Amino acid sequence: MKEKDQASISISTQALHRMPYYLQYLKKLHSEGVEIIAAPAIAESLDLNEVQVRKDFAAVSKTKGKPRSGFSVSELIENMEEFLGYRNIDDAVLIGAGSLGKALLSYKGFGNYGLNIVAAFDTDDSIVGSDICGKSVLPASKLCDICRRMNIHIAIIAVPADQAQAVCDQLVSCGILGIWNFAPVHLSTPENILVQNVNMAASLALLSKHLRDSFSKQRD
Amino acid sequence: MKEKDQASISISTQALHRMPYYLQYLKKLHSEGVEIIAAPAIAESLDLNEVQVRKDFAAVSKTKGKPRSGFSVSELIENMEEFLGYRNIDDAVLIGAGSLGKALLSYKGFGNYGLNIVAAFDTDDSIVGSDICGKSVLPASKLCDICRRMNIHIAIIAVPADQAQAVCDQLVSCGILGIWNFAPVHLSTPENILVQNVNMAASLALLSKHLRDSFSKQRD
DNA sequence: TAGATTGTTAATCGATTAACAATC
DNA sequence: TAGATTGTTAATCGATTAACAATC
Repeated sequence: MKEKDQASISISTQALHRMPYYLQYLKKLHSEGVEIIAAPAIAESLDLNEVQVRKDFAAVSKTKGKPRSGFSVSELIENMEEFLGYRNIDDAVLIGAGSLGKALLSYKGFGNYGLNIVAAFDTDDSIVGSDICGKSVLPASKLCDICRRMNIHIAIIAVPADQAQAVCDQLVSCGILGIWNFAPVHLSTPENILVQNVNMAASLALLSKHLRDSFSKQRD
Repeated sequence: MKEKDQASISISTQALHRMPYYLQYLKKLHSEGVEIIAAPAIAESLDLNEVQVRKDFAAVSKTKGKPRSGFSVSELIENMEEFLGYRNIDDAVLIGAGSLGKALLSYKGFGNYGLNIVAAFDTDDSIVGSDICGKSVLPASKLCDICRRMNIHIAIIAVPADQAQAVCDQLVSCGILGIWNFAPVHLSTPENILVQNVNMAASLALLSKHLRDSFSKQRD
């Protein structure tokens, strides 16, 4: 209805998912001292279409490319990080400090993506009170209190499937708005809650299916 | 050119990714004793479109639904598992037994998806020779030997970014055809090699971006 | 200048949703 | 039978790719 402002130039979901890969690659170039890069070169390196690369850049970057030379690597990085929100930190809580939970806690890279896991929560008394990579494991009873007090809106569910819905309901009641769900169940939530499901086993299984299919195709 | 056989009824990438979720839900229904389910009910439960559900089922299932009642839960499960290849086991190797590698090794669920991690490989002498959840951690020098002897075609890369390409090259030379890559770098491979990239931090960051965006939208 | 690269408009491709006849 | 559900064809929506004028 009103004229388009910067934020409303829509970007496709798929393009959004490509951004972290661009960023990864651009940072590598930057560390190697490359200052200017052309879309066709990036497309070649990342196995993408060059027009797609240019369109993706146009969607997130305020600074334009220069005909004959290309884009400024550092400006692209800056614009992309700004766009993706890597420049201001979001806090999150983790529920379930099993092996997956531990792996997530010990992952050092979240900071680069503007994320910080504040603490983990678990019901197992044998690990409650301990520290994992500098993050404390707190009793589940403190979950709501912490979320509210620290104004946290993102939670990671890494509990067994049969506990996930109950944890989810509790999180919603504590003001959590976005949930990264590793439990293999569909969570029922109010409309305004964002749930992103991750199923590692399924993702690996799809790779193996692709492989089998392309194999049998070759035999035709 | 020739008439379409069963295998060539193409299925969309997106539909393929929905399959594990259907399967998850159908199995839950099955365990609760539900024998017949209608597409609209599934769509409602999983927040999907009912026509989409029917189309997805048609793409993978030999048995049709019955007007007025719906689909047989157990037949759907059977057909889907068959289609996804969960009924014959694929072996895989894991490279890098750090915290992520350990979490993957300790995950018990891969078997349900037709997958088996045969062994882990690492260069760190302090963990080589140990066992993690019943899987041995072997020295990297044995990688090629094992892959060839056991005829393994799938590998999981869970090593630091700066080692990933070297590991990848080695894997390709050992006959690996599909790679599940957790290292935050783009891997260069020959055309016939399938690489599936997983970037956990990026995926969480996108959730947080969505959240911020939908928040600022509400304020308009 | 000539030529490589840019940004944008149009065409194509793919996936979802709507419409509707067929069925139990 | 009436009505809910099915499967399929057509319409819509969204994303990618091709074509091309503008630029340095």
